[in-house]
Amino acid sequence: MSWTEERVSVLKKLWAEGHSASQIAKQLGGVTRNAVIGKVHRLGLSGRATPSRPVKRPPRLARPKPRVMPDGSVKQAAPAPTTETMEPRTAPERAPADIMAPLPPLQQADGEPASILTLRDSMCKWPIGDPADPKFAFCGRKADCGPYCAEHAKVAFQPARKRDTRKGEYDYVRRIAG
DNA sequence: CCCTGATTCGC
DNA sequence: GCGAATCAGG
Repeated sequence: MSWTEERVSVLKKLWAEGHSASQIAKQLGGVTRNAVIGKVHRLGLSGRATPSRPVKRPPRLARPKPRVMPDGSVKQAAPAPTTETMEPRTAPERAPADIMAPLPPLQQADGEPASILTLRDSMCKWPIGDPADPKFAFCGRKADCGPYCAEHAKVAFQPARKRDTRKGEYDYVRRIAG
């Protein structure tokens, strides 16, 4: 995708409304949040009303890590001749009471069927429905110790054989735990 | 771990 | 100009 005037105007609007870069990226589609942030900076409209995060950092120097190029070659970053020209910072320290930070939209909670876009690592990835179906979704409940929730884990990981020692284990636990 | 924006730099 | 990789932080 490219930054058409249409998409740029949407970006500007959503950014002005206080949406995060990732949210804007999802809404636009075809771009990552990095792309959105990059475009925001290029447009010069970064730095919204900072709610409570001054985020003052000294400028980072050259990236020290080597980079892997698409053809497989590895490039090392230049040693960066330590040109530390630190300018004396004078913080604006402005906090107008009439500028209110917009509330961030609610994130999707766990426990509801998740689409491929909203499915997170901590969610149960048990498929629900036909993958070809537009309504296809994943379980989305809390996944514990694996890719599935406790319920679906039982179905996914069938025990190889029946265990006939349950009563014995139960009695053992009774004896130990009281 | 989830998220946020900021920055650098090869393309 | 673009955006992935990375950083720094909540």
